[in-house]
Order: sequence, then structure tokens, then C-alpha cells
Amino acid sequence: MAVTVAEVTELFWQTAHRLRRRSMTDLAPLGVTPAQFRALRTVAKADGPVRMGEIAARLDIAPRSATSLVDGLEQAGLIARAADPDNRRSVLVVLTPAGVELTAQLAQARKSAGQQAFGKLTAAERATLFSLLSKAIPPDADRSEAN
Amino acid sequence: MAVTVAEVTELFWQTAHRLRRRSMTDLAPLGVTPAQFRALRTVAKADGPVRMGEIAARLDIAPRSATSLVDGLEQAGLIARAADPDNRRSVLVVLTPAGVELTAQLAQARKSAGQQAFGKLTAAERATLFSLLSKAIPPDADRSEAN
DNA sequence: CGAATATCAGTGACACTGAAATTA
DNA sequence: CTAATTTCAGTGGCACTGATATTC
Repeated sequence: MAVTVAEVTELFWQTAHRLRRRSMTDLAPLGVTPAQFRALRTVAKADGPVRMGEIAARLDIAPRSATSLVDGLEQAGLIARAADPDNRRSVLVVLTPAGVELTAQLAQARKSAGQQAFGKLTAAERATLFSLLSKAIPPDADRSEAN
Repeated sequence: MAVTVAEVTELFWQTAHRLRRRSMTDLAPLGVTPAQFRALRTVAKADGPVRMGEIAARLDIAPRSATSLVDGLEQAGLIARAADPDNRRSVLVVLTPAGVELTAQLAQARKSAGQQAFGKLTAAERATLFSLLSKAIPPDADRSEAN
């Protein structure tokens, strides 16, 4: 069956749309938004402090956007900012104990609920999807000048 | 190679993120936003007038959101609202000549740009991606009560 | 001085909910 | 009266650009 570019795109948007909605309702009780959660995980994965700019780069957003994101997480007490002793221009971000706990809690909750995104796919299917998405939309080349 | 659910999800978000950014810059010169474009296509595909509620359903958004979307398109002169003679509660939406032209222009521009979303994939890969996405995030079951 | 790093201020795009008006 | 359809008003999430302060 032939699938046009337009059709895939349409379905992709719809999927994104649903996933976002689901994430939002799933995460709301825990007091974090989807973007905040992604930022949290970025910090959690790197063990050790992470610079603001590093977070922005990993999330592929403008540095200014990372500031607001981290602001929210800081207000929620999930992460903390600290000065970098080696470079006083930069700000280092680390998880607070509450942040560590929430991250674990979330992983646990999702696993036991079996409610994860893409959870309906087999491991093989996930691998296929991963490789297809990797090829689909290559990074923007012209993205280093992001303000 | 094993791919975790978290990894696919992460990549999916990133892809969505890039696709959205690209769409926005591609469409901006033509005066429409990505969501507006999708709404425009929804009306274009159905030949004949479309009810507001139908648009909302097709885009999987709340009726109230469709109102604002259509507002923008109407202001841009791309679509027109008309009363439904058979049901005075409903509003019918049709493309204006300008809307028809822009739709054609848009299709043309995308084709010649060769830079389409998912254009790097082969037909077979698109079909695979399509079927995977279809399985990935089934509709929300509990979505009929959307306000 | 030029480059890097983070932040402040303002804006745009998008979808949601709750309440209201109109009509079936 | 109940249900359907659309709209009004307000809000939340998220990312952007331009300008600014500080530091390398």
C-alpha cells in the first residue's frame, strides 16, 4: 500500500498530539510538565552537574528557553543552580533529593502501569521506528546560531 | 540493538520538535501557521463544505480550538463561513478562491523543494513508519467528552 | 575588544476548560 | 427540557527573538 509523504506527516502530527496530551495528563498530578520532565531527565542521565547551555543543546532549544524551563524546576524544588567554580559565566544544574526521588517515582509508576508511550510496540518494532525517525528529519544544519 | 521506550520517546519528541520548527519557517512566508495549514488541507480534502465540529474531529482538537484556527484563516481570506441551510446551529466552512490557490501553491512549493518531511525515506520505509505510528498511540478512548 | 554564557522582556502559536447563545 | 453546535473569555505550555550583564 502506497503511503504519501503527506499522509505520514499527518499521522505523525496526530501521534505527537496524542502523546503530548497523554503526557500532560499523566504528569500533571506530579506537578511537572512534559518539557520539564524531559529537562529533568537530561540532568538525571548525566551524573554530575550540567551547564545551562548543555541542557539547551540536549533538548535542542534556545538557551533562553532553557532558562525558563529550569526556573520552573527550581521553583518546584526539583533541581538547584550552583555557581561553576571553574567558569563564573556558567551555571551548573543538579538534581535535588526531591528531584532524584521524583525521577525514580515516575519511572516506577510508568513501568508498573504499563502505560508508557510506544509501549504497545515490540522491541523489534521500537528499533525499527528508532532507525526510521533517525533518518527522517536530520538536524537543521543551520542551527548553531540559535540565539 | 536494543532500544528502550524512553529512547524512542525522546527521539520522537526531538523529531516532532524539528519538524515543527521547519514547518513554521517554511510556511511563514506564505502567511499561514502549521496548524492553520492542516486545517486548510482538511477543508480542501473534503470537497464541499465542512462543519466546524467536523474540522475539530478530524484534527483531534476541541471545538473551541477549531474556532480560533478558522478565525485566523478567515481573516486571511483563505476560507469563508456560511450558514448551513439544513441546520441553523451549524456553520459550514469552504475554501475561497484564494484558499484554493494557496493550497495548490503550497503543494507545488513542497514538491519542488524536495525537502519535504519524511522525503528522505523510501516508499517502503514510509509505509513501515505509517503502520508503526498507527499502532503506537491508539486514540484516547476517553476523548468524546472533549468540551 | 570579541566570544561565550546566562538572563530579562516581550511575543507568537496552540490547545484546553468553563460558560453562554442558539437551535434541534 | 435535553442535546448538539458554535462561540466568547480566560489560561497554560512552550519556544522564539532582541537586548543586556558578566566573564573569559
